[in-house]
Amino acid sequence: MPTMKDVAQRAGVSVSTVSRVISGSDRISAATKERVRAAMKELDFHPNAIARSLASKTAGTIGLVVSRSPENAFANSFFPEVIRGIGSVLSKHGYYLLLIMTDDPEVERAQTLAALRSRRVDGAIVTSSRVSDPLFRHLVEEKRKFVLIGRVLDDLPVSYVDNDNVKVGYMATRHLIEAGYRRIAMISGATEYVVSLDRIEGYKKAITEAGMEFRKEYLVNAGFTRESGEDACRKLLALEEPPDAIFAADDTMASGAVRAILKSGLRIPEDVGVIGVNDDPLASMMRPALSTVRIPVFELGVWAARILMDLLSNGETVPRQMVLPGTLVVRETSSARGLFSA
Amino acid sequence: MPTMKDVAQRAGVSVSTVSRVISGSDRISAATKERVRAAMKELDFHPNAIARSLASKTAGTIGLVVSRSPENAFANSFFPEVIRGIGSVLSKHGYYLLLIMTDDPEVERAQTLAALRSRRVDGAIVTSSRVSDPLFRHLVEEKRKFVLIGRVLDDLPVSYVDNDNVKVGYMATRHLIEAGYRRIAMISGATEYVVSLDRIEGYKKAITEAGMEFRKEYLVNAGFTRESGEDACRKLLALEEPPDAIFAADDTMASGAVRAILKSGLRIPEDVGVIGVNDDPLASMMRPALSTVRIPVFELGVWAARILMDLLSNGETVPRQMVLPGTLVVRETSSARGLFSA
DNA sequence: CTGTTAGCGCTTTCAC
DNA sequence: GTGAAAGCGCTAACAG
Repeated sequence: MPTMKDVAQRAGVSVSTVSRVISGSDRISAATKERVRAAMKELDFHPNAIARSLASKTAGTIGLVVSRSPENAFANSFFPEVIRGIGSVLSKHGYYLLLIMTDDPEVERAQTLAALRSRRVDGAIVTSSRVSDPLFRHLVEEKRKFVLIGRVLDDLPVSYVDNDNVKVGYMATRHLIEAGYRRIAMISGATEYVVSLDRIEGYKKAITEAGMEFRKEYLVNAGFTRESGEDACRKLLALEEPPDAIFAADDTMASGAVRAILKSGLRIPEDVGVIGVNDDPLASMMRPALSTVRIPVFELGVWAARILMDLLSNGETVPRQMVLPGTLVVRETSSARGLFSA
Repeated sequence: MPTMKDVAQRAGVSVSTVSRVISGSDRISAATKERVRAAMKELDFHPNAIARSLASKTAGTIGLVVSRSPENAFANSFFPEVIRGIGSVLSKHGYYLLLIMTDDPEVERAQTLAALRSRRVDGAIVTSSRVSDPLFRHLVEEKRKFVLIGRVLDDLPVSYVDNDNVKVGYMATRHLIEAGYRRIAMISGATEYVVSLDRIEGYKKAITEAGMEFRKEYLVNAGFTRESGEDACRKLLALEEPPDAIFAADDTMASGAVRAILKSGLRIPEDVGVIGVNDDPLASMMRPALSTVRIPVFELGVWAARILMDLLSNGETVPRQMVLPGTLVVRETSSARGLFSA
């Protein structure tokens, strides 16, 4: 592999000159620039990114930490989309993406910290939202550059981009109310996630705001899987006064709920309405097609990356927060009284 | 940030000693090892991965190239699984994963080559299988270390791990035949992919082997999307003598086919049988649940990574190929004559 | 077992 | 506009 030295010799200049034409310095005569370019081509020279990093003290890489605990099967549809979003901005800045993803949260935390501390990455985007994750405290204390997709409950000075989950819960529930349902239950995700807490809050808000009574037995927690959604729904249907509509905090769980309802012989949306969250591809493929609140995953990625780029370049230090809205998508599972049709 | 030099001073040793304890050399007294460890801890020292890479001439990172052309929406379920597989072996070897993924195949190729040439990654795993992709020729000519998930048609000396797609096509078709169907059509993916070609071959083999006649009009190409599957199926159903079973080369297309069939008023599996490929989560969630041939995606990732690790460590030079079998998963869409039940 | 000494390939003052 | 020289932080012979 030829080095800059080789190129310099061949072009009859010094290495610093070669370095300059590579980095696009303007204080270089067009002639030498040409000569150097030619030499690089002839030698098939490609600058060594590692050496460049060492000298310039920037890795040119950012880390993406994807929480992938077993419950997070839902991450499947989320994952490629955030990456697309992130990638779309990183590539403009010439950054690479290092992926950190393990089944074990401990390992994940260790790897994230290690990647940052070893200077392998300049910063990180973390997708997670556990109610209390020691990772963030470490990150903040060590003054690492990072952006969270989700949000933290503690008032740590953290930059994040999140979707407005309280509103998401509110919109979904409100839609069911407007569609004419009256006994609305919620199947929430594990409460160790902030996102779950937020959506529950939105649900409660819509319920009480509509003058309905919040019933404890109408709120059940489940994992993010289809099976747990089905189980949860079955329990709800077995109540003395079963709900006539179900808001599941995730499409996958919603699909489980749909199954439970159908199995029990009830009709959707006539007897029971259902709405999920995400607008997973699954939602439109199901029969009946699932109403849902669409989350702008691609955009979450875009903004997380943009903010991180700012943190890295402008040396920005004030944390920046950003909240993106969801969009109601009405399909077939939620139009009991024909008020809506999709 | 403290460096090795700082640690060395504090521990009263030389930098090479520090280096040795870091790399776990055995020719080191327990005492000094302790002393150095203590110094590292006190200074909160973390070795600089970039510097280490420069000196040792290995990046400690491998690239994963994920083809994500628009047609490849199906990559959604594929993607996280391969990564899990790859990650499970990389982490054992202390390697990191750099993700290369763009919508534009040109850019993708450029980035892949750049990452390798700039020594940012030691090797790469490429998921793609276009019939003729110039990338592979380059990779081979430049003697890059890489493993393909999929396979190439040209006889380039390439290491790859693939699933046995001819067999997959054969199994699916054969199953339909055994289930009692007689007019079996195939909806294939775009023929620019080797995988499509292979599955078609398997389909033809099963057809002719069963003494049936291969009918041109029963083989239609589609993209990998649901819509294109639905369109393709509609065309098939409009034939003078429509098929009584459909083998779709992918679950997503199969779901489209199912929709077209149901819309046309036919029953599944009584009137028309359907089988897909992949065992996408979608397959088990659909109603009727989709019969399919399961592809061992996680394992593909595992083996690709293992082979790459060998290439990198043993300096292995002989390309290694590996072919993994699929598994028939019979569900509800393919048991016309009650021969099968799932 | 441990220290000395060269680099790894590039960036970046600081001169001219 | 261009060159010389001093690192960036670590590894890896080579001595001893």
